Amino acid sequence: MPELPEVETMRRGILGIVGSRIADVQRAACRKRPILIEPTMARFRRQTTGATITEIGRLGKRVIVYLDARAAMIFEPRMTGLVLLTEPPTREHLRLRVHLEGGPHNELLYWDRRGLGCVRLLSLEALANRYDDATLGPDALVITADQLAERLGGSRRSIKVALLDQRAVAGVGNLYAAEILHLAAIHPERRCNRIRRPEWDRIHAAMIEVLESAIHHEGSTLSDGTYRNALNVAGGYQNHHRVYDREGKPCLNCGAGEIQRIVQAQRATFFCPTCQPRSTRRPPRGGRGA
DNA sequence: CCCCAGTCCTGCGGGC
DNA sequence: TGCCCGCAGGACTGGG
Repeated sequence: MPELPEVETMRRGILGIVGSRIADVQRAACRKRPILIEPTMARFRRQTTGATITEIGRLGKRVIVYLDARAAMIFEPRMTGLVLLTEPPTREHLRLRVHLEGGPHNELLYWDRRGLGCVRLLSLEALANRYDDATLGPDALVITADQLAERLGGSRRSIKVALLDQRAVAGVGNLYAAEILHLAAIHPERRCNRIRRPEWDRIHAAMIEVLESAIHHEGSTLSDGTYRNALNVAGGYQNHHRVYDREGKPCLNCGAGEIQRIVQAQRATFFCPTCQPRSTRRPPRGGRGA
């Protein structure tokens, strides 16, 4: 479930390890099926031990830890992965332990309950090749409205499904796609090639607003409680969701509509049929802060 | 080329 | 009360 705001919160949470040296790396004593570590655990360990952490970045929904400005460790949490500086939620699902020295923190941990995530070590060249513009679109916080309209506008797919395509724009997942389209007052089943320019501007503005607000609140921790920041503290944006997981509840914008749940590309979509009509006519919007 | 369905995985909640 | 099935949706792959 970690999307851009959660991964950005993870990134900011571990900025304190810049300048630290990697003393050792080991698989944690996790009896589950091991997560994917590239290229191999042995090479990963050999090629990271002794390196100094120079920068912490983010590529879409991945945390990037740069080493001596030559290589990078990529943490890809997928559904339930966490990057932590403190004790994990459970010992059972701890996957990787990076021992640190010369800084304020003793270790960087990768924890993953379902184990769908992975950790990679790549040279900067390999990193650039793997995540080129065709594979991973511009970051959702960096892309312009022009680029968004250009990259998605020719598609016959629905806008909700297209926003999840990381090749078009990087960082948006299922939860935030629903929130973005609600704020933009766009029906999730609208086809991209029927969306007009002013509407792309609205989608773009809503994307920035929703994602920045979610970062401000340190991401969304859903009812399963999985997501935590680097210090194992829950986020707060779940208290600001307007449509996600609110099926049957009144719309917080118009007060009249009931939030509906549909399935698109095998994923749940939540929207307000009053605020997000199929027609292109923009509905009147109620108080934003309500 | 574009898009969808199936796959990985675990924990949980609903239904019986 | 207890068990079992289905669902959650990241990225990726195979096929229509």
